[in-house]
Amino acid sequence: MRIATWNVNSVKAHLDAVLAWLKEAKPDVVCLQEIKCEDHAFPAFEFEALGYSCAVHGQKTYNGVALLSRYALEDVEKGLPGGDGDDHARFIAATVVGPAVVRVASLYLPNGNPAPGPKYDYKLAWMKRLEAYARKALLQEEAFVLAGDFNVIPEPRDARFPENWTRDALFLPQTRAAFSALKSIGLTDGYRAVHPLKTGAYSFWDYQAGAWQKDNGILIDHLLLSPQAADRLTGADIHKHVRGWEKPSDHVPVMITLK
DNA sequence: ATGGTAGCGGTGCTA
Repeated sequence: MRIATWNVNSVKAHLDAVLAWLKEAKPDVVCLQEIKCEDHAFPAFEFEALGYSCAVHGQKTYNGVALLSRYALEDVEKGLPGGDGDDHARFIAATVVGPAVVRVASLYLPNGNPAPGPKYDYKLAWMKRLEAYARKALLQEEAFVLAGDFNVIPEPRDARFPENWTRDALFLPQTRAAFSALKSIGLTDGYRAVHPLKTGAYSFWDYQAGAWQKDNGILIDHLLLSPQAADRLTGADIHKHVRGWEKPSDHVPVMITLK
């Protein structure tokens, strides 16, 4: 079973690229972020025509997450628990009932810039909430995957120019520590488990200043696996070529394979 | 320190 995550930076603006990639890569489950539309405006018909079911947690203009699946999506959960007034659409989870059963979450973790400040406080609080969610989920002892744009550069090797990011919310020590703490409760980074020594692997290149042409990228789109999911992990790949397509998202898909 | 680009929506915010 192939499970991918992709921040599409508006599902409507980049629909052609999304559909082309689905036909090419044939993922079974896709976690989308930054769909930037409300539920009623989500192009479900186009995805259903390719054989996907959809679960959508959208909002106007900003954020918005969704799940696409070739198999049935059950027990859809919208919003990360513990919000208390948090109205950003950044989290959706559902159980994929296919040849194997796996619960999948599509998440769009807050960017957090500028740091320090209220946006950074929100990011760190959101990471705490995600850790609490994951701790609870681990008690089920079932396969699950937390996939999305984490807006975290975990290590210096995950940036082409790490020195450019030292004061950025994506790379601050507190951010990296929170991500490390999240993994340490018992989650496996899917891409890193398959490619432990790889360098120069990125999932995002800014539109500005020719970042793509210079390969000035960062790896911020991740898939974290429960032990039961990690036991089934057989592959992981970054679909870098998609960034070179016409009118691309600034992120590319990252996909894992579970047996 | 600034500006570089993109999407949304029709101005400035978010990234």
